[in-house]
Amino acid sequence: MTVLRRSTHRAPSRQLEAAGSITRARILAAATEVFVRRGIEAGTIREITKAAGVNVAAVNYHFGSREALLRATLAEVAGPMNAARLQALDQEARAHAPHAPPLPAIVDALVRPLIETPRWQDGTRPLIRLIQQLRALPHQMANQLMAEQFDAVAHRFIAALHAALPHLSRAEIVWRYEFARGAVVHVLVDCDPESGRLAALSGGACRTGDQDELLCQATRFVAAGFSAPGR
Amino acid sequence: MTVLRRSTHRAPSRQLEAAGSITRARILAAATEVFVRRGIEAGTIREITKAAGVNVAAVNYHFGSREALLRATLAEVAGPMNAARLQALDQEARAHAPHAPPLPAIVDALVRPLIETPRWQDGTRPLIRLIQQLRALPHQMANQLMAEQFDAVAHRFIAALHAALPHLSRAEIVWRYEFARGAVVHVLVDCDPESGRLAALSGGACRTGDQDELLCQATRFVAAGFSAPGR
DNA sequence: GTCTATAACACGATAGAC
DNA sequence: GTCTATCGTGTTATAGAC
Repeated sequence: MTVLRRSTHRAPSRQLEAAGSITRARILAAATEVFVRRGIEAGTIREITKAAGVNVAAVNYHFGSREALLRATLAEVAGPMNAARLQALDQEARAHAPHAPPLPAIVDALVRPLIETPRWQDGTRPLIRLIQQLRALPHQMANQLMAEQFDAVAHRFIAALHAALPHLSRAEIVWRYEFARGAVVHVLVDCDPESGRLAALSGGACRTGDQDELLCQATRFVAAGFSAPGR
Repeated sequence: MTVLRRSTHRAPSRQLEAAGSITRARILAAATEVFVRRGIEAGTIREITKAAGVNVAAVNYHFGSREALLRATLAEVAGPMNAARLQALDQEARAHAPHAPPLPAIVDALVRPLIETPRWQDGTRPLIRLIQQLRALPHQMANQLMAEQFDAVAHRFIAALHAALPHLSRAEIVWRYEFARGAVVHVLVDCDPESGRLAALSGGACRTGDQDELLCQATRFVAAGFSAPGR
């Protein structure tokens, strides 16, 4: 709840975002844990500060509000993954210059960093859980947070895909880009120990903990989808 | 929030689930509206009863608890869609007997009812929004609600797909079944007016309100993914 | 069956001492 | 920078009148 609650927060009067504080770092780590395990809406400032071993008032002192803390949490988790994607795409572009990178290289640059995003000991990928939750929340704020983190990368990849598949219209590229993202994120959620859906449906036949298997299955499905005939 | 809140509900002592009540029906309709627009966690009993024009206490009288109301809401929205899927699959099975239905027929039976699920005037598909939210909630209850509604259908379709694609292992069928579901649900969320992400990414080039276009794009991507070479 | 009123509790944010 | 205490507001669920 209460992401939506009419905030009574007026104007953050102290120095916010001073990234040096040890307390700040502890809050950020605890917030990731709580938002993932308990849910973005259900996780409370009180839980977070308790898990971080700091005072209840510290969140508002260091971040200004619960929403600003959520934004910082997402940036910390999604930033490195998107940077890895862009770096991989750039590398492929250099390797194939002056030609455009071929489809399999682009798909790998898009999918691999998502699958190889850090996992906790139990196999949970915190980034995946945050993405899934933010996409489901019917708040404009959630859409905005996602756009802040992912739009730049999306446009880069759509351009690269358009160059690799020039026979498809831009609209068809975008359709398939989102089909591809959905397929991979959905299955990563299913692979999460919290869900276990893929293991349940397959009677344990899908090795959901095997990253190589997952990457192999995902790239094959996605590349085939992109390679479907156009209109 | 408070789906998780430790409930103090003891034992529903009056007749629950007596489906005849007019009040009950009004609550159910209002609950769908509120859970979709405001979110499953954020939507409160007070909002629902206010929208339904009934008393606050009526939810606990007719359903027993907030969670039971959510279960009834999902069943009402997801039930007809899954029935349509099974009916379509049965029809294809009869049409192709004694052979197994071919891949395109199965994909159509799987995807079309999801896309043609009822929409509100603004284009929102309530079922899609409920699915997306339930998949994101980190509660065991949410997983259970999804399994109750979708597991039977999943097993039917996986069996049909296995018959149509006998060169693939059962594990590979399940991987691709979930890739397919994820691709379609993800894009349907993007087509929702609340999100608008597909329209934004494509600069308006994707006609997200055109059901025929959506079905065409989805079945092409999904069928190609299933047709990818096996291991 | 439907209402009002309330119990019992949780929340985010902040004032103000240290 | 960190604490305690508190304000104002929200929640589910239920007791008891009608």
